[in-house]
This record gives sequence, C-alpha cells and structure tokens, in this order.
Amino acid sequence: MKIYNTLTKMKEEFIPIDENELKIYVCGPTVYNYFHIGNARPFVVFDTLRKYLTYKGKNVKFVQNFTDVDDKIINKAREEGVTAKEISEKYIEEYYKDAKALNVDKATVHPKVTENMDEIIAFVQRLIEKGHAYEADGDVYFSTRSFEGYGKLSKQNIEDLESGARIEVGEKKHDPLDFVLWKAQKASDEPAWESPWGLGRPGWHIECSVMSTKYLGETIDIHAGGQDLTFPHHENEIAQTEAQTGKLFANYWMHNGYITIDNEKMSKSKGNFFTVRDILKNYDGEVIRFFLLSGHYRNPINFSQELMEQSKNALSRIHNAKNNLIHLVENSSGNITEEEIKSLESLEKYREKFISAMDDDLNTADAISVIFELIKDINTKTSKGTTKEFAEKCLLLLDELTGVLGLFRETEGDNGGIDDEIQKLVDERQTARKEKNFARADEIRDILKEKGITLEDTPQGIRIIYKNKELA
RNA sequence: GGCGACAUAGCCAAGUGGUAAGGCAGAGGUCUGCAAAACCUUUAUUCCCCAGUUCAAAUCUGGGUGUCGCCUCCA
Repeated sequence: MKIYNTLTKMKEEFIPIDENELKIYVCGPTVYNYFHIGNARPFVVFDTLRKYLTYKGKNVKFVQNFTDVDDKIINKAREEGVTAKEISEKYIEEYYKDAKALNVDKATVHPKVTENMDEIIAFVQRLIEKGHAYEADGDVYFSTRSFEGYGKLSKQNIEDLESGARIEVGEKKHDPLDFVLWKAQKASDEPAWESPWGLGRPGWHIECSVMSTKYLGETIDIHAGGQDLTFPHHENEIAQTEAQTGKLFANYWMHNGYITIDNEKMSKSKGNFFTVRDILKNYDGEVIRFFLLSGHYRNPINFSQELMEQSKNALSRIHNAKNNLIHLVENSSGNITEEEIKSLESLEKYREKFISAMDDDLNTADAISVIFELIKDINTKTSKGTTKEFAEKCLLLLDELTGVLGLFRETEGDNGGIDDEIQKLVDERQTARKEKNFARADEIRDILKEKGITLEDTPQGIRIIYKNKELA
C-alpha cells in the first residue's frame, strides 16, 4: 500500500517496521466538550486505515490518547463549578458514545495524560539532562535551536519561523521558538503534580511524545492527525522525541484535510462548528461516516445540510442493494448454477479494484465508487431471479467491502421480529389488495410509513423495512 | 512577509500523459392496481485562463486569476 508521507511530501510504499505488529498513533481529543465534525474526520479516516490494514491481515496496535489536562478543561470546569477531572471524565464517556455511532472502534490503548505523569516527568528530565531543555521559575522549556532538524515536517525554515514568532511580555523563554514542556501551577484550582520543578502540569506537545514512545516504542510506523497539527504540534513532538531518543520518531506522517463551513475552516475558536452529537439528531452516524469518506482524506471537505442529504441518499442506495439481497436470500432456493459461477467470477474484479483504490493512499472516494459499480452489476445480475446461493455470495462480497469502510454498524439484537400489530396490518393490506380495495391498502401503507416502516411489493412477495433494517 | 493546498457537469467527487469513474438531483423507461419503493437507461467533445513540451495533456512545464490553510489554542 502507498501512503502519502508529510515528511517527504510523496506517496511512498508503506513498509512496516515489524510485519507482525503495525504501530499507529493518532492524536486524540482534548476532552472538554462533545467533539465536532472536524474532530470526527481523523477519527473516522484513521479508523478506516486501521480497518483496512486489519482486513489485509495485519495486526495493528492502534493508540489514540485523551488529553485530559489542559487549559480549556480547566476553564470549562471553572465555568461549570466542577473539577477538571469531572469534565474530562464526562467527555471521555461522551467521546465513546459518539465514536460508536460513527462506527469508530476503540483503540488498542486509549492512554490518558493523567495516567502517564511519571513517564512525562522522566521524559522532561532526560531532555534537561541532555541539554535540550531548561527550567525557568518552575516552567520547563524546550530549546528549539538545540534540535537540528526543527522544521523538517512542516518545511519551515527556522529563521522564517523566528521572524514570525510572537514574543509575549514576561516571557521566560530564552528564545521565542522555545515551547513549554512543563507549566508551573499558577492557581490553586489548577490540577497539579509534584515534579523536580515544583507543582505543575505538562505542556500539550510532550504528552503525545511520551505516550507514543511508551505504548509503541521509540520509532513507530505511522503518526497521524489533522493537518493543522503539523505545525507546531507534530513538529514539536518530533523535536522532543528525536532529541531524547536519537532515533526517527515516526516513519510515516499522515494528515487529514479539514472540514470547512462555507469554505472556511471549521474550528472551535471560530465558533462555526457542529458537534457530532447535534448532527446525530438529524442523521444516522453511518451517514456522517459516509460523508467523511466520500472525498479523499487529504482534501478539504465542505459541510452543509445539502451535502448531508446527498450522503444520506447515496448511502440508502447501498442499503437498498443489501436489503434486496437479503430478501432474495430469504425468498430464493437452490444451489449456484454454472452461469452464476461465471457471474461470480466476474464480480471478483470489483474486490481487486476496491483494494487497489484503498492501496492508493486510502482513496476511499474511489473505493466507494467501486462499491456502487458492484451494486449496479449485482442488481442487474439478480434482476431476473437468482438462486439462494448466488444471492448469498453477492451479499457476502458486498458486506465484505462495505465492512472495510465501516459503512454499516453491527446490528445489535435487532427488533426481535415483527410485532403482531404490524403483522396484522400487513395481512389486512394483502387481503385488501386481493379484493382490489386499494384505498384501504394505501391507507395501511401510510399508517405504517408514519411508524417508520416501509412496505414494498416485489415479485418475491411483500417486504417490510424498518428504517435501515430488513426484517421481511 | 515565510510555507503550503486546491480549482473537473446544477451539486458532491475520483482520475496525474493515451482520449472524462462514481454518487446526489433532473429526465426517460421496467415492474405495479395506480402508486410507493426498487431496478435499468440517460446527463461534461471537455476538466479556471494563457502559453509551452509531446504523436497524444484534465494530467507535465512556465505565467496568470481565484479560493482556502499553516506560521497563535485547534482535527
């Protein structure tokens, strides 16, 4: 598989360090609010990367942190009159709920900053010992100029950065480019930990370096996150980590483009954001996931009501195809015929196309188009009847490909069947149709429609569709 | 000022040298009691503009225009 590496600005063949265990780190959320659709993009994109690598038989160790110590959490806690811990714990729970709705799997490890304080302190200590960091009034700063490769990820020249850097009043830094590794506690309500430099808490950049090296090792395969993290966050991570270990931090850096609103970047600071929680009131998580995967992950993607509608309708075409096949499986019989075996063989090419799209730097847009091509072909091939076995094989293939993209959540438990009241109405409608009492038949159909149940008359009999589920 | 991305039909969006995928919306049709739903067919002589390279360019080169982003917390 080829991956676009921000470090080299090229698509490169992905070669894992250890074929038996791929190591991926994704920058996770700062937990002070519900996450917004922009935050959701890397979660979904890199979850898809993970699903795909797993599909290809790889064992992936996937680490995504929770930043549970931060100014924004502290501020939120002050606003609400609760502790920072209460805020972060609450929004970690909320993260899991929304992630589940988006069909984003839990990481192998979801480390928290607060649970890695000893390691963070030790890491900072080692940087000081190696002369890459210094203490000033309880703060600790990284000496940016002490790391030779600074700017290699964001392709920034250190002198240009210098001229653009802000110098604030009362700055304790030796150099404007230096950044904080450890912050001294300023107010008594700020969470703080004992350290060689007094009470304080870690800076933002250091946590990812520590958690990545702790859980995945000094050099990992892929480090990923949003494009806006390239500088300074990832640049600083590289500086800290490589200064400390003397080794390459990550072989591949992947960055997703952002979500825009009216072609402007969505961000918390601009206030033009939509939380996933809010969008879920109107659209299923699967629709949001489809929307996020409908363009290439490195391109910006605009969010709007209209585009969500388009995504919803497009996804329903896939649902229909799947439901049609389930219906055929349940209402057909017989083993696969010679002709169908040939048809099945010709369908194999879609799997190959799908894989080559995904191999090309995770081209989910192209992969989705392959699924639509497959659907059209299956629809045509099954339109004049099919054996049960052939329908089953088609369904299996469709499920396989949509499953890689995570387009459908596992349906848990299901509705447990059709309840009697509904079955009665369906039967009554069938009787009415036989008696050519179409007024009554249509009336019943409308009643059920209001309950979210769609009836379809097909050559194989009536189908009852519960929203996205098929229970015919 | 420094660094970077993007520009393809009404909308969304692949394609990076060989003659424009896919989806939505629209139109036509099949099925059907009419429908609904589903399914099928169909929709860009052309890829922001200009010049160049080439037998061949949406794709490469140069110039221009426009949009957006990073350089400060952000996915």
